[in-house]
Amino acid sequence: MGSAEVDKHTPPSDKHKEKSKEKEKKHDKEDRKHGREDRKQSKEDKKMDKEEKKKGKEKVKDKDDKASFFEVKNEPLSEDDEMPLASRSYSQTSQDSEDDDQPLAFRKKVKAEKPVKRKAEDMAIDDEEDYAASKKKNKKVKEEKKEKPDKKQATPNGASPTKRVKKEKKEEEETWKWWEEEKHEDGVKWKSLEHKGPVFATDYEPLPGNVKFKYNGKEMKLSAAAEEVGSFYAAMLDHDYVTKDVFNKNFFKDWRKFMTHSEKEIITDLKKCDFTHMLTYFKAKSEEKKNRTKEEKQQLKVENEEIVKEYGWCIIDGHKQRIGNFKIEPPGLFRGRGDHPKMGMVKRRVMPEDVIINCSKGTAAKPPAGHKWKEVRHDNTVTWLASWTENVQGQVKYIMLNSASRLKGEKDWQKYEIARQLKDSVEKIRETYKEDWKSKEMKIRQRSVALYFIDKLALRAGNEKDEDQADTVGACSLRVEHISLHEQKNGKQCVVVFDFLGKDSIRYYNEVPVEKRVFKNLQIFMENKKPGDDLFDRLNTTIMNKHLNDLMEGLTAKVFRTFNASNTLQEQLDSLTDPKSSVTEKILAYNRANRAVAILCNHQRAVPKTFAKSMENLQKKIDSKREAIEEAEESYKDLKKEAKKGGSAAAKIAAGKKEKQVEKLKEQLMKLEVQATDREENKEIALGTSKLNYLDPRISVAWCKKNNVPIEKIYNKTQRDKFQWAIDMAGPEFEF
DNA sequence: TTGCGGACTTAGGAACTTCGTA
DNA sequence: TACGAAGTTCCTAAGTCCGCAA
Repeated sequence: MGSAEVDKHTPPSDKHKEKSKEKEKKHDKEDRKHGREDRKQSKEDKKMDKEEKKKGKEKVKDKDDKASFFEVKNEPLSEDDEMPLASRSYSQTSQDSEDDDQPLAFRKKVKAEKPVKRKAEDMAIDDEEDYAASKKKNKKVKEEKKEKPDKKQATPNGASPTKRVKKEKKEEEETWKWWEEEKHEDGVKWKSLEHKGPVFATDYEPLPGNVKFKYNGKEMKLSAAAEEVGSFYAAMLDHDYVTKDVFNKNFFKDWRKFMTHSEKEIITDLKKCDFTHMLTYFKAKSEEKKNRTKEEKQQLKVENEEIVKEYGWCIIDGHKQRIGNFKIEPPGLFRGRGDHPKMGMVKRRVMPEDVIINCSKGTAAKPPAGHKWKEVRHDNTVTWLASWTENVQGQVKYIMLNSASRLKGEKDWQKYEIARQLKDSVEKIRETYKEDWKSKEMKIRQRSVALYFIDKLALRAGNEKDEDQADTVGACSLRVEHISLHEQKNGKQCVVVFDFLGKDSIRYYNEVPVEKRVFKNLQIFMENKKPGDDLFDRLNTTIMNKHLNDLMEGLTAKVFRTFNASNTLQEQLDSLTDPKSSVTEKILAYNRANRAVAILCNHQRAVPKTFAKSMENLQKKIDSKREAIEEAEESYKDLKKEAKKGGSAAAKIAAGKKEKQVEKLKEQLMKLEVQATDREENKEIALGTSKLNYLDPRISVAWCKKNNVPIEKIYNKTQRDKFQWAIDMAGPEFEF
């Protein structure tokens, strides 16, 4: 393909395509070389085959019978398969049957402006019918419950009947055993859904007259709109964000859109803006808030509870369920993470006219007075109750149910079931991708190496990203600059050093010894590429997931993370738990197992600001506890002597008491030491994410039951609510 | 067939609440 | 009772993945 032709498709301003063009030329060379390289490689492969066979005959023993399970497609390898796309006619693009093997960079796009679209849906089943059906079912469930009175519900304390009814009602909400009920048919998420709509952000309250904004040293009264947006910035003055150029630039550009004509003429430079008075005012207000009296705080709490009572719940299929986020996001400045090109842009106020309500027919909540909903929809194939499109990134935002709800719980349960299924197939899948390391097709080799990373390192899939998002990557989108290869490093061979930013721009750094064949493949993938080029130029997540789904129904890249996380927890718990140890020690073992998973999944957190100080305090406590033990032991010795000398009964009692005190102090010291170890090991690791999203709760529940550890020690109230299904169904014998 | 957008899960930090100790 | 630390909840950005329209 001539470059002139490329130019036709490549506006000079388009960075991606520019990059692609370079890649294209490079691939041309590269792939011609790959042709040679592949031949060279087959020799190399044979050599490695021999080595492998020597090393682990028993490992491959059952390979033959497994091979049929996940058959590698025996595609005839046409010359074109290995031919760089760049050397084919580019204009045919998608029509090209060989497009599969095209360096995928060509397909990258810069997001086009979204047209306003609307699905006309009306899929909800007739309300009356639904309600009748679901009520009938619920009645049955309730009756069953009546027969088996809950121990907790017995109120010997003589609670008033209304109180008791309330409590019973609450119990019922908490114990809807949806996991014992029949599932909805495929695609149907609910039969009836009723809610009060979202809560909107409070209106802007203009600043008091004495709070001044200054421009170029002079006081200036801002229009309401300009003041509101300016105050978003003022409130963030102490934050790291305002030290970033992109943030300031984006804010200022957007802020000007809210200014009057004359304000625009005057305010032309952000550096000349003085928001400090505004910030002082906000700080004083928040201080005021902190210093409210007990009564005021109580009053506020009651008011909030009222709001939750009215808007925080919905009735779905006849059951009352908590809504996760019933408040519409308030306006403010966009806080993109990492180097997000849109940070600082104004997130505008969402109005009822922006909001789509989803519910059963005839049950739509009224919009706030004087307003209309954008639309009322009755789509029971989705789980959201309301949605709107946010202005900064054009994404749809949703109001959805709480994680303790059936809708979320059922999905969660299903997720872990698929992960358990993978456990049964993973060995065969591993064999398959190891075979694929030798494939003649570059695309298959790349896929198999990427899958190896996903499996071994629990990397995320790595979807392609637009230019207007932070530059982060996952397995499929790794670039050459993100890895370095070392034949030898720290006494280990074939080491790959990963260094890239993953989700939320969290750094992933890992030095990993890999199999020789992977190492060789990586060398090939990197040949003649620039640091900014895709490592796997013939791969994306769609290709990967398509392949995975062929290997096992429902399998996607994400499942490996869930599987590896849960499997690690199970293994770690099995090896770290000493049945004879104390509950405190068992919990330390659990946290260590949890930590192993968090490390695997790279769940990091910033070191808490107060960490050093709190460690220091803890150390002081430990020291003084040691001193106390020494003293107690001394006096115990004396008392024992006295008692032995033929002391009084009182002396003997005193000695006995002291002995117990020493024991108690020692136990307290042990707890403090365990706490210190735990805290130190946890400094930069976030345990919550894996606990909430990756660890099959049945493993934890079974472990608690088996080891007599109260579940409250592992899961707090919210977590117990979320995992109620697992707590109910998993016995001590459960194995992931 | 594929690019795109919608739906949903996963994520870390901020804000708020509770707990423990002096 | 006050204060700081720890624990919990809230918030919303940033991922994954799938289905549908062009």
